[in-house]
Amino acid sequence: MIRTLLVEDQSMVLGALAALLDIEDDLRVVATARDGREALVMLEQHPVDIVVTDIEMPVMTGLELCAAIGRRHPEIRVVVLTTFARAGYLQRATEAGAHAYLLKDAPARSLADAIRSVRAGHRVIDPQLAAQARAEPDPLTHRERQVLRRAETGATTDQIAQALALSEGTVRNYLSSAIGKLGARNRAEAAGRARDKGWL
Amino acid sequence: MIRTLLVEDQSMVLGALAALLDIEDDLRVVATARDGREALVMLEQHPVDIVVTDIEMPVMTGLELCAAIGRRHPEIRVVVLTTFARAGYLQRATEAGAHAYLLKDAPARSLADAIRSVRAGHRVIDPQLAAQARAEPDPLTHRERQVLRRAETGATTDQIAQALALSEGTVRNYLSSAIGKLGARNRAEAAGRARDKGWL
DNA sequence: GTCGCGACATGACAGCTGTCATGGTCCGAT
DNA sequence: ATCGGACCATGACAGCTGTCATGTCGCGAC
Repeated sequence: MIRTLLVEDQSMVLGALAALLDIEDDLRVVATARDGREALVMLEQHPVDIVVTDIEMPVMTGLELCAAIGRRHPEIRVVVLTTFARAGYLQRATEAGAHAYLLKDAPARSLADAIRSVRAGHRVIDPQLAAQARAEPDPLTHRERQVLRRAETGATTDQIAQALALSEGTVRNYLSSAIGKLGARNRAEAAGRARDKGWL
Repeated sequence: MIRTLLVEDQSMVLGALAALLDIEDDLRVVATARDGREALVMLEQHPVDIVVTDIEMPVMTGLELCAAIGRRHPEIRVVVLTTFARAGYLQRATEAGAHAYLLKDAPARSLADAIRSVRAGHRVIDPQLAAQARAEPDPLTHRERQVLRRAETGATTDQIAQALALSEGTVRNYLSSAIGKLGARNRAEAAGRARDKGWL
């Protein structure tokens, strides 16, 4: 019996995924959580073999949870289940120690299959996405990412400068560099491309 | 036995929702579809009482599907199931003839409950979201929405002008007007606010 | 010790953005 | 017939954006 913790911030999707897995004879959803922090609490209370987690959640993201599990419960394996086929997310999931990276776009039965594979010691990662992640590493520096993230929301260069304790000219330099690296024509386009690739 | 068609572009979520509903004795998922167009084909082949549909799907959105069902199958009732608590989406769902507007953030069992309520002739819409939709109608004109949508992707005013067969000055006027209506400081912020409210 | 990169900064300049004033046309409501 | 709003346009101007040159500092690799 593979004991599984499900982590997903949308209650209905969480309940539905639990219903999907409960159909399987050899799998049992022993607990659920709506964010990474709640998940860590559940792990203190329930013996678990596999954690299935979404990425984008409030309080604590799935990737932060994955890293924390790697530190505190190295015997537990993590399946990341997300909407986004983004190489950058896969890079970060892999770095965080994930054993599988699954898309919600995959057939329903692939979730149970992936859980069994991971339990048996395999990694489950789409080879095409893995190749893309290798072919195109994140070109942004830490600061470029930070200023681009704020620019994406419409913050002006002056606002970004104040928020990050930088001069306005420095912010413009970072933005200009990021725009160039992404082959964009302005900050909006650059942010869109970075987000699409999971670099933001 | 309430016969239900499920429409959702993510296969795994589709399968999970089907598993969730199949637990109920009085509900049956008679077909599934991954976009609006496929759904209409299913409706020609299966007698259905209720359609449960996501909004954001390729090929044909859930709202377009809803409008088409209202025209072609007025006896079928539509439950919109979405991630977004956006008053603008609710407005458009209501205009398209939806009988329920549910969030994926609601408890899992509320989906079956909503299907039963709608089957019994009731509407299921969060009163708070409904009030918000009434209190804050979409302030954007059609053209303002069009130029803002393109600006959101990083298109320059010149590009938008060419794409929409307008002069650049006209585009700037529309953008400026939209920015003012949304109380934003630039196009990026305006687009973010409009999108958050479901007006884009 | 040297080199390269990231981080940070200043300054200059061209071009884009956003605002504003002004004005015309079309169409539906009154 | 009149009015108001949406749509469309031109022009002027202030300020923001993006590029580029130049430079310093810290740090890790060699």
